[in-house]
Amino acid sequence: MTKIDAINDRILQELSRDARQSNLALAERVGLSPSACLRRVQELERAGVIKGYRAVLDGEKLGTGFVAYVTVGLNSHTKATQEAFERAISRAREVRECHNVTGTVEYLLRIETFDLAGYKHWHTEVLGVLPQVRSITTYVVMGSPKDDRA
Amino acid sequence: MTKIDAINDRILQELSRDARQSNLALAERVGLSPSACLRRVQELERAGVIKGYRAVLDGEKLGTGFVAYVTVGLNSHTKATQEAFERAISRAREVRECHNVTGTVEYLLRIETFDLAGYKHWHTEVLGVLPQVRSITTYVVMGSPKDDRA
DNA sequence: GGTGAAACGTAGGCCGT
DNA sequence: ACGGCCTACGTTTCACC
Repeated sequence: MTKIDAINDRILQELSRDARQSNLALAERVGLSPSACLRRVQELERAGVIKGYRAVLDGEKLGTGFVAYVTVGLNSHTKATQEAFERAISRAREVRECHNVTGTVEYLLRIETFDLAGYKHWHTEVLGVLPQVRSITTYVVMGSPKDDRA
Repeated sequence: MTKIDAINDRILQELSRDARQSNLALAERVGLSPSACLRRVQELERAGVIKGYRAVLDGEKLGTGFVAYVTVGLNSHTKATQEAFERAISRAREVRECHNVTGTVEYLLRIETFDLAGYKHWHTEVLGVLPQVRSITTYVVMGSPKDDRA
């Protein structure tokens, strides 16, 4: 397992902020020579600490202006029921995240669609037809005062 | 506003998948010369369609093995109350996302800590002391069968 | 949108600590 | 085992077509 010392911590912090900065700039920021810095980055990638690099897009400029979180309760807690639900949900493009949680419901989903009509369609035509679903509660996102992933 | 034609769509799709692939590889994938491709990427950045580039880290390898979603209800819906709450929440490192939602509660938060003890500390010492908070419901994440951001 | 060439960055061998 | 130096190679970037 790769050791996360102070320098690796700074590297990860910097790459989380801007994954496309050059290795030269990164090396200077963390106080290392370029080659030493590159070796550390490669080791972090190899070890799986860095899982990848992604562009962050502005959903509002791209037709995913509607965001909602939806809690879903199932009518059975068997493995088969959960797997069937997860399979169905994986196929839906609108579902960006699906978390299996403890509490009064089994799942918390993040849904992104073009608008409310798009959400309604997903809600009734996709989620509504799944036989495993017992309860649905929608929380429409009006704003995100803090979002470290955006 | 920048037009999202078929090629820009492919560019965004590719950069979402791997933000660090070379412009040469990207150009070939979208069927453009490197210079034309670079101009499009730069324009997408300038227009704010691409908001930035981030490394995706493996939380389990880094001491944020505990993830929970928390719904928070406030005891007043005034602007001042909301702003005070949002200011307090912004300062907390454990809060990775804060969404203002419709429904029976006002906020949905994503919390990441080292372990359950770390969560308990945040729950009682940070969230518990805010005077604006009326209700708290915790949904501990046991797994994420789908997470497009990870 | 494509071409070409200069500027720049990457990546890996090598040596010192 | 880890960091710094050097250099060949690849990539980015931009003026020009």
